[in-house]
Amino acid sequence: MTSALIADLEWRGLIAQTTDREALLKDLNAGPVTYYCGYDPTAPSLHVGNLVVLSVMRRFQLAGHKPLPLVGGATGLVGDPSGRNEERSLNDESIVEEWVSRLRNQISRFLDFDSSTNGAVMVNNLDWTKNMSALEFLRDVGKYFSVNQMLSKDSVSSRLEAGGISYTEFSYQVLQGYDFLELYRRHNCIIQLGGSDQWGNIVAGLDLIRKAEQGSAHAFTVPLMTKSDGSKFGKTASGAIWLDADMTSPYAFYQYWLNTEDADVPKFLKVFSFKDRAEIERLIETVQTNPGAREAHRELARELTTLVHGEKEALQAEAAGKALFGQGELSELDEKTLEAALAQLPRTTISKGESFPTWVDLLAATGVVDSKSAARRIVKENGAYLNNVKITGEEFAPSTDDLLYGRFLVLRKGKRDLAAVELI
RNA sequence: GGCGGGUUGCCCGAGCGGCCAAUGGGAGGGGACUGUAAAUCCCCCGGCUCUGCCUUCGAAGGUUCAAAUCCUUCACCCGCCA
Repeated sequence: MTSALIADLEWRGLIAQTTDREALLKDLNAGPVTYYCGYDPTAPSLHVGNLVVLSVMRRFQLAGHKPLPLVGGATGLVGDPSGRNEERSLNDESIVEEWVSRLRNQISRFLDFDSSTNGAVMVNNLDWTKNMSALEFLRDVGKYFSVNQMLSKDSVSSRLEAGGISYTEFSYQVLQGYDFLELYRRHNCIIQLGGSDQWGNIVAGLDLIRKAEQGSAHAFTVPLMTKSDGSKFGKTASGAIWLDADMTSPYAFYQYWLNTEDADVPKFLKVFSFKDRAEIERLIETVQTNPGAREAHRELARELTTLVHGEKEALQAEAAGKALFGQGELSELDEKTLEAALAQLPRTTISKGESFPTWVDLLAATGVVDSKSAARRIVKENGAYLNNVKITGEEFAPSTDDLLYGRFLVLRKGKRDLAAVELI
């Protein structure tokens, strides 16, 4: 028995592990099923690392199944020990609440909530845990869990070796297991998706469903994304690439994908792109036949930026990149294009009438570098540009003549790090 | 509870009274080569009002002309014994 969805996911390298594959296929082929995937509010935004599972969630929905995206209003208060070698510090309830609502918006972009047949339903595990008493929890849920099994979970045993784990985090798998049971009861949800590090937590839910309801459900995990050079996917020097436009601008987001190493492009296309197999294979070929054009990189960047930030933002990000990296003179850009491009960059302002600060001070003010020393170093090392023209001398300061359209300056550090200055 | 070892810059890790803003590696940054790629090579890599000054070596005190280095107390980690 086969399923087009599973076959496609397999080809894309998106299946790390599943429970009984035959049973899973049988259920998927029998008609639309309900599945869920949870996100804990551990930060104000999701990041590109979360994109892998988010896109798989989307693929399941496109195949006709019904998604229950879950935000961990409760689990976020407790802290998942998976993949961590030390205890998390607890976040304030009000902060977690705020993060929950942000996550909700971000997740929403990937799913269709309006379909009458398989529209997504957002759930929050705080809804069924908030009013539960500790005694209820211990008697109704805890009783089904064997400490022996809990201890053998990777997330727990590795922590025991690494120095210990609190009772709070130890209990995490019980909470997540209970989520699955609750969704099984309320929505007949029978599949949980997650990253491969979630296997133990997902299985905890399957066991609970079996014991409490004599029901059967499935676990589906997605591989951890890696890069060919061994560095961590989704991180840059300046930190994670966030999905929140205020934390990572659409321009920076677009640039992140555009700068993907050639070696990673085929994998990224398969994992992230919703184009069909033939088109992806064609794009992969262009990386071989005409690498300089970077057509595949552009497609990847455009598609993902559109998905995460919307078409308008994506087009702007793309246009900004083209404008700022173009061979032509910056002054040849029309004012509107320039303004739109600069709006996406880290920026600082200077007031009319004030004397111009030095290039070093301006760059430091945009936040592109951490200190003035760093900015000075850039000048010393010949990586400092004003309006795409190299400048020398730490004391160099722009003048009125350098202003584009009387109000803009474009600072560049090195080959591709841009920042904007506006006179106001 | 006892004995011993440890805590150094983003990470790992040398230093064990002055020559220490502190060896080395990794990460990161700039340059060259390119394609806003990778690999490679060269350079840089605490901060500042920058030929000098200021702040760092778990925390707080102390000894000394001088401490990351010695002493005291505290915190945390890791071994061995109970």
